[in-house]
Amino acid sequence: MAKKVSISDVAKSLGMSKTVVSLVINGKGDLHRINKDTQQRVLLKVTEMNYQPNVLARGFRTGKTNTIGLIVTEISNTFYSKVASYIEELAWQQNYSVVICSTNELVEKEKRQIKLLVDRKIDGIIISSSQKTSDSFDHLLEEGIPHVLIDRSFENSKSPSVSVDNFGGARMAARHLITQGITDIALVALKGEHVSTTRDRIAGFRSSLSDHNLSIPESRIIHAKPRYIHDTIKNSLQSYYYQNKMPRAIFAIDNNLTFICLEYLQKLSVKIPAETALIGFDDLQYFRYTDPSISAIEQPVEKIGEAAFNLLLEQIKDNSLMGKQNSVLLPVDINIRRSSKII
Amino acid sequence: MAKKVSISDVAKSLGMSKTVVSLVINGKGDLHRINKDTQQRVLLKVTEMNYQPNVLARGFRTGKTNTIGLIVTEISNTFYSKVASYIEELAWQQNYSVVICSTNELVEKEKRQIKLLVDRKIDGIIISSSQKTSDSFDHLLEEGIPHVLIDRSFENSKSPSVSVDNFGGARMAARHLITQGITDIALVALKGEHVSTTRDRIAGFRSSLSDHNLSIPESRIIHAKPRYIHDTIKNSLQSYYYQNKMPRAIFAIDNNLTFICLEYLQKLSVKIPAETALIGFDDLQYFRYTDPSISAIEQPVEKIGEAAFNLLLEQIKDNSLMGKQNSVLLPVDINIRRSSKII
DNA sequence: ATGAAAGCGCTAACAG
DNA sequence: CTGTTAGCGCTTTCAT
Repeated sequence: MAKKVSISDVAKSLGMSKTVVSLVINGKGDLHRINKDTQQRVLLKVTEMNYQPNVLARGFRTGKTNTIGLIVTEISNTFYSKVASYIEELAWQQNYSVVICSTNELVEKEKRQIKLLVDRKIDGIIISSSQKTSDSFDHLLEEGIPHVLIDRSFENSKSPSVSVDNFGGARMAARHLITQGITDIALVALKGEHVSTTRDRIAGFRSSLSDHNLSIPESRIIHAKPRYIHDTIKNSLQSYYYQNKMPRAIFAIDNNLTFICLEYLQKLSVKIPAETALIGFDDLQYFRYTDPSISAIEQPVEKIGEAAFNLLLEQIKDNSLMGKQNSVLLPVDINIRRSSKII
Repeated sequence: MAKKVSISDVAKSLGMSKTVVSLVINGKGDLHRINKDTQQRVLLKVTEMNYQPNVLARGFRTGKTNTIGLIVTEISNTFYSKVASYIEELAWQQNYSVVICSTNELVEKEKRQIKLLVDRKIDGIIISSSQKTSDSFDHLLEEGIPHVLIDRSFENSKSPSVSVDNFGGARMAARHLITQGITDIALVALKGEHVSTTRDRIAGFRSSLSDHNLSIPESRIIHAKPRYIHDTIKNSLQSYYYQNKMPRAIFAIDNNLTFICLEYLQKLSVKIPAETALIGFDDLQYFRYTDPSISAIEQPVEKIGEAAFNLLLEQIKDNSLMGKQNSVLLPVDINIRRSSKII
């Protein structure tokens, strides 16, 4: 373990003060009108001695760590891992590292993770929150900690968010089913109507139905708790099936739920779409090749990552922007495939 | 931005020295035989004043950050995002955060990421490396920086690794094809035979073939560069197709390549498995439901994450273990599905 | 059993 | 233009 050379070592061997060295290596040489010549000498010595600034000491001193936090509900969900991938890439280009946290939809875990990140003095947070209120984020706002909400957002929150048109997307899905004459539709969602995506997707779906004087009875809504998704969907579908009450179509509001619906419909040998059509929110590359291929609303994943990171970077660079940025709402597309095409 | 209360604030308001407070909050009270009573008072005051130790200052002082780094080639690949998810969960339970880096198979990026993590004084690194030699890791070993290689490993390296039986898994795949009478097989791999997984999977496959006096000619090996995977596979398959030389089966050595093969085979309307069978290394939940369902070698993803984190934690807790741990080799399974079942 | 004090490596007032 | 100096908040000898 080679002993580290510190800034004083460099200064000493150069016969200068730490200040000069510090200024030069931080690119503030010109700003402080330090001799071009001196600067050269410093830089030279630095490489010569292979001086590596102690990042921790610097962070401790400046409060900046060049690290951002990314909190998502489940990093192994393709949607989030893709978003994470884009964010990681952009961050890397700007010299930021990304700390990733997975909350498993647990509010307590999320809160502790936020606290941890703040304690660690990360420069900003991008988060897909499971919380019911925006309190945590109002707090961050007060404390001046840059952050951006993604995917899910809060009403009346000044924290900027990047989301997609969940309402509109769900309407597209509904319309697509309705125009094919389908009226008896079940809706599969994660429990928790406080989650904006869930709420908006359900609301959008309902709004389109109601445009056609249709509605979804409570019995047609499957609310799965995060930890019991499989069981809930399995049981609900089975009970429909054995009571001879399979819905004519199912709209599942995320990629995971959609896929699980496919699984259990297949296990029950329900013919898709002939007996029950299926459409989901959030498309996966795999949906194109399943049997039958699955219709889904496609989210602009790359743009979400991009917009979120840019908003965050803006705040980091200019703290006065906090609470003043506009939220971003991105459009979605519908990919109609065999699982929902009746005609 | 509420001003932070520091350890001196606590000490002052308690009329004690920082030392006592520090010792107590770090659980070293008993060790230093500090009055039970004093300890109580400190703890009380700490919560009362809502004292939050400055993690950065502590890290700066101790060189410990309670953070580990996870470097993978592509976090959006389900295999890695699952591994990441398990590691994140275990780390969380042990009070560690995880910094995730994606290398896109770029050796330079990987090296810079390692350096960055080391500079940041992360406590350890779990890495799936794209490098040709173990130099970087020999280095880490010398510097006493805990690390574990996952997925890919190096021969003659003292760095512990967690990998699966790639050789054996590939043999299973080959055997499965061969016993069905298939002899003309193409192999699809990422370019870079220095990558142990690629090497071992190819070697295993070949070894099984040669057991049956079979072999794979160069023309049947598709080596795709990371950035041109789609094009390479598309072109190769097209050229086979138009020359009327489709192989009787394809073995693709990772989940991504496998899926892409499926895509282009379908686009060329090649019947799977009737005309060309397909089997891949690394199973995905989706493979069960594609059309046709895809056969694949299944890796124990959870165990990989678990073993890697445990090995790392051991090193972190006991530095003297470095370079002395045994590597872990995990078994794989074969899931035979329709894509490769001819009989 | 507790305290004083040094110092980790760095940055940023402030002097000169 | 460059140097001196004072901490940032914490841990950790070393005294007492």
